[in-house]
Amino acid sequence: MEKEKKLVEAITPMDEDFAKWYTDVVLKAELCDYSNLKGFIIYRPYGYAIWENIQKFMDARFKETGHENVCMPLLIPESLLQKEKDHVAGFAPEVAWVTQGGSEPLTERLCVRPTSEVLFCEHWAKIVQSYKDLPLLYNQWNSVVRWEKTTRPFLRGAEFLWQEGHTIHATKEDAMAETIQMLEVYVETCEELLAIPVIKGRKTEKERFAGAEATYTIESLMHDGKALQCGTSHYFGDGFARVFDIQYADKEGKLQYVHQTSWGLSTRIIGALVMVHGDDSGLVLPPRMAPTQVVIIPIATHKEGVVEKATELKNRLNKVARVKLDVSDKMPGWKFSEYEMKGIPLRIEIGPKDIEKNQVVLVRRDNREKTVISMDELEAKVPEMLEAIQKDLYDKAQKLQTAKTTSAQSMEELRDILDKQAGFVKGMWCGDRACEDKVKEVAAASSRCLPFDQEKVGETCICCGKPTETLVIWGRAY
RNA sequence: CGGGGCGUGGCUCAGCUUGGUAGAGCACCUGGCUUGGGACCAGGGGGUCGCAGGUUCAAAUCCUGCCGCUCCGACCA
Repeated sequence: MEKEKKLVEAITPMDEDFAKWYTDVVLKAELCDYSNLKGFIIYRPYGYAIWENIQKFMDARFKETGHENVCMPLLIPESLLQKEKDHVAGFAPEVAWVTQGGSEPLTERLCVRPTSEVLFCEHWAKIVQSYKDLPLLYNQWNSVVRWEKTTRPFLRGAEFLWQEGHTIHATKEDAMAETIQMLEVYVETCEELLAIPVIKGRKTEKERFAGAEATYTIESLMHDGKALQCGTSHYFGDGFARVFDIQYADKEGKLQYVHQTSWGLSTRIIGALVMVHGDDSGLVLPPRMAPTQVVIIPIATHKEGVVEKATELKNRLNKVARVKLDVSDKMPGWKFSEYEMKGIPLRIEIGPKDIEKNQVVLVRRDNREKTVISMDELEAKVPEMLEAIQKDLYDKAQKLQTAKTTSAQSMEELRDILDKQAGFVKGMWCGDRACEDKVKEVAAASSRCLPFDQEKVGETCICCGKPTETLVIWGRAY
């Protein structure tokens, strides 16, 4: 370890500079690269493969729950965007505009979609007639543009990849059930696939989506104690339906407005993945979503039989895992570091000594634990160990979250806690926007959510001292 | 959008103060040798010095503007 001096393009240690560490990891693990336009990143093959695995998992669940994929236009006429005033007010500051087509100025500006609510609304108004047409359960995989001032790879880009689900329902109850159902799909994606424990809750009025009646969120905690919103699901009521006149005839033939939802999860989750599981050697990927789960490193490739044996192992393992064999003439130590940087969950070393003893060496990425097993038990042990890593990563993240979750009785206490150690802080809140603003001002913390699992950590609002029953999770967020 | 730092082969940087033939290490290519935590030897290729103007006989170096990255604040997925 110590001789990784100047020869090695080292990653900045987390404790030294977390932000630098993050940037080093995403670049050196080859997840992305900067383009020559601020805020627009290049998703490199490895980074995109991660996104594809997340897509695959979620898309299957969207289909299982009855959703259909569609594709809406990239550009939105200004007049259309401006129909819903809360919505446009929320997005206006970060919209990119197209003002010219070819060499001719346009008569109306076109907005590059920051999200597609209005496009869906306009379309639905045309096609919905009867209660028999409902519900419509749509999703689209695309990218959106929001002209952000401060950008960071994955965490905040001017353009980012995501999915946006949009649905309309006959009743309020159906729409609300959909909102929660899709939030649960996000929970499953984070916890089952990505091994990221999350807290489910509702956003305060201040934090909710522009134009929504209610926004639900899942929040996770990064290694530096900052919170990150992993996905949101919105209930719109019939607000947009009234503006866009989306009506259907019910069984009695009476016209009714539809009830609407939307929900999104973006490539920002890749940032979460990096910051939840990564360490000073680089990325650490949960096996279930890792593009490559096992890398085989042959030792002394020039010796007879080594490459052949390694290839044989790869062919056998192909049936139970996603495997890569590296026969390049790089030094073994170089390969170890390289694949650790890329977070590949399990490494297999196979050299002349192992072949002699009919064994292989397995090394876990998450804890570097070495295990020597007989070659005969390869197909049995490898998937077992991958699942163990998956579980351990989740448990470790859960432990960190628990350790960094505290509670406060006052704004001052909240501030002192966060100044000392960032994390989730539970604190009671009266429900008043003014108090939320004050907390932001005094403690530099935002309300992450009103968790579904409510509890009483105090009797009174941490700001104004009024008696209250409502618990908020506070934190400093990305 | 305000404040700081930075921009020179693919990467990390030196050179800039005091203008005068573009450098090093790593990476890359060829050959040899080596392989259980980022080897070694020999030979080789590669740079409009972020972009655009200006000053000058002469600009990586001085001046102006712009672009980008990054960190810290305000705004947001």
